[in-house]
Amino acid sequence: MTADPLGPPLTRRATLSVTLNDVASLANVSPQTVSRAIRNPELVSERTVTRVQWAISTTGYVPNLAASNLASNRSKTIAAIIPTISASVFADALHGLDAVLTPHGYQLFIGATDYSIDREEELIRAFMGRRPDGLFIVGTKHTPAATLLLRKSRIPIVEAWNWTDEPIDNLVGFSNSDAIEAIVEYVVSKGYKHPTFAASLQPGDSRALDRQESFARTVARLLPGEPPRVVDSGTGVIDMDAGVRLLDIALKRHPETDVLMFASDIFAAGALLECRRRGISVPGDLAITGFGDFEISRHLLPTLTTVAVPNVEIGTRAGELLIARMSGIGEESEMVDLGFSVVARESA
Amino acid sequence: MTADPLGPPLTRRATLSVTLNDVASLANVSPQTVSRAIRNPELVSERTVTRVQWAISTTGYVPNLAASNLASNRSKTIAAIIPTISASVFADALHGLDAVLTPHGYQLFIGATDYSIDREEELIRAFMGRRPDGLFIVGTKHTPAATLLLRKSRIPIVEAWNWTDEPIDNLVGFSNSDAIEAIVEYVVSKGYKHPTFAASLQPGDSRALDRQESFARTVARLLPGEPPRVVDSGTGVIDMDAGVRLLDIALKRHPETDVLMFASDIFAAGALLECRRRGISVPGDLAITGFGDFEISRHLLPTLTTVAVPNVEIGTRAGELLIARMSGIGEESEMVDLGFSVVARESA
DNA sequence: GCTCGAAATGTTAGCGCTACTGGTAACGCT
DNA sequence: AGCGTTACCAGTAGCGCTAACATTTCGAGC
Repeated sequence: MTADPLGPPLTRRATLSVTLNDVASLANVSPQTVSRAIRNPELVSERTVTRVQWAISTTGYVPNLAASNLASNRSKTIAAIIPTISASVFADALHGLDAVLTPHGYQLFIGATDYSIDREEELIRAFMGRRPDGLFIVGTKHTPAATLLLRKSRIPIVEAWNWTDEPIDNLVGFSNSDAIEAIVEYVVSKGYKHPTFAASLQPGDSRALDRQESFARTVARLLPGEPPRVVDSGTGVIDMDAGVRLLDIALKRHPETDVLMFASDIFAAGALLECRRRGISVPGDLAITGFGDFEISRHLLPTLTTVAVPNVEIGTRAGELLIARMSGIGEESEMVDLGFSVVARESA
Repeated sequence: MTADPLGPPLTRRATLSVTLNDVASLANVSPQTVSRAIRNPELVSERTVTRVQWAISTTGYVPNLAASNLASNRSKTIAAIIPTISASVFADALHGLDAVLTPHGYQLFIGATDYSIDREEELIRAFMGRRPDGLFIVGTKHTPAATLLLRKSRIPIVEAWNWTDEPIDNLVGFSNSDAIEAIVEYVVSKGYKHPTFAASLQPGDSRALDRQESFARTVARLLPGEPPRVVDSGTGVIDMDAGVRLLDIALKRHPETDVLMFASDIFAAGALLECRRRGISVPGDLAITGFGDFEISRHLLPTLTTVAVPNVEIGTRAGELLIARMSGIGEESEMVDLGFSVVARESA
């Protein structure tokens, strides 16, 4: 028996949900017209748009963007790759990015590398499978394979935060080295002679490395003969506990320190509060500086001298660049230096 | 002339990128075998897998997940809807969620509602178009239309943070009202008689409202005759400046206050630092409590009495629930109460 | 009424992938 | 030899949508 007595073969399992065709037949128009009524209503007569909208709401239709993506080759999606979600600086940047993209109908895919460029490469690979229309990525140091993937991708890319002279495409950021240089210059101008830099260097965090090297260079230039004192908690964790630990190490190893310069306000805040607890007067016995100008810094007692960095603006500028490129307005890669500013307060 | 002298009509613009078919013909197997070699290598002979992998890397093939999604009706995507990205509590939860999902190959779509349930509905609608395999959403209060969309979605959903007796599907959180009740009980047990609650109530933030109502109930129960003093900065912004403002209002309007109970550690930290600046002794002149047990709270001087809340764990538990449901293990909706704990420190 | 061009709508053919079905080679068993 | 079983692979038919082209409708102008 080759004939099939059981009727037509089972079709594959469909999604069971309302499709464009259902809407079209209810509205008595072609599927194409429904598609147009949704995406370019100005091309469709008002009467038809109304009828289609009625059909959409009575059926509860929700367009399947995967199908749209496949057919149109545009995903209305932006991939964002950051070191970690739970660091406020990156969260702020994402917030800025999201605020710019949302009105244009773009949605954000977010991935965290945990400061590993290998993990970053994996993420890029996975994200490319979703065919984003644009990509935002923190940092300019990638694996060779990742760089290649990005170059070949033919989508607009914004590298953010770090400065470099050879971005893959667009760049939005500021110079970490210049920022450190500026605050070292500031403390030296205030008469401090024995600065110590305190950071938590984690393999892969090139921004932290930049800052440390810049510190050494600037000290060598401004305070000849002075050794470039650096303390490092080594774990890569950025929290107040680490700040306390760094304070301990610095006091023990470099008791001559007159200004302790932290690579993050978080460290500085932890250390400053600990100083008060121990009765170390700030800036009398020891001056302290931070980096980032977090909100806490202007509330601390004494208020914290630090460097303000344009977190949110990095996100918004990046978003604007992406939007411009995706709508075909800008063609050229841009490099945007958003700068920084030394915020002189009481702690140094 | 109806015949076309220009040769075959232009075909639609293809993606120009390497497809499964290219890989298949290079490896001399069928497209289906390539697909299997990627997703279920154990079904394919070792020799073939090797050949396919070679073909993939020489062509630089990156699978198009939109096509995969369309064909398989699974997106390997989770939608996460939170009030705002730049609040550390939600960032922590996302971090936990991401950590659980990544190893299973799921990617996170993130959207911020800015505490508006109308914006939330829009977001849900937009996200449903991507056909996520699961959804994580902060809060249990939604618009009727949003609730309907979620119920009809036929994907596992986790509502988080708030407690409710009627979740849409799964629930992971703790009771805000119980937490406030507990810390009010704590301060009353410590002998304080005139508590004032300080919050920043923003329309739509039902969690804040829960806390405030719970405060009033508990005061009425434990301190009969005592009015439920509440101050509200009204802006909805949660930062240290707002904490200072709340302190001002409370001191002016309710000078009899002996313990000022803030709805967030952020407020409490701002107020506590301001007290020291003004020479108000804490807890001598005024006791202070917070909510959230942020890192700063144990570093402040005096350390802050507060309520610890399981931010990261909310994310991880939600992720585990989603994974279980998506792999078809669990069928039942679950309600997970992660609890909280009063952290007694020096400030009250 | 007729022509003509613009506006509105319809038709066709995929986008790149996977579910499903079925086929073939290799091997063991009676 | 004949049969069934297992392991592997190929062919086919879409998933739901949109690009590209084709066709119809309609109003303006003569």
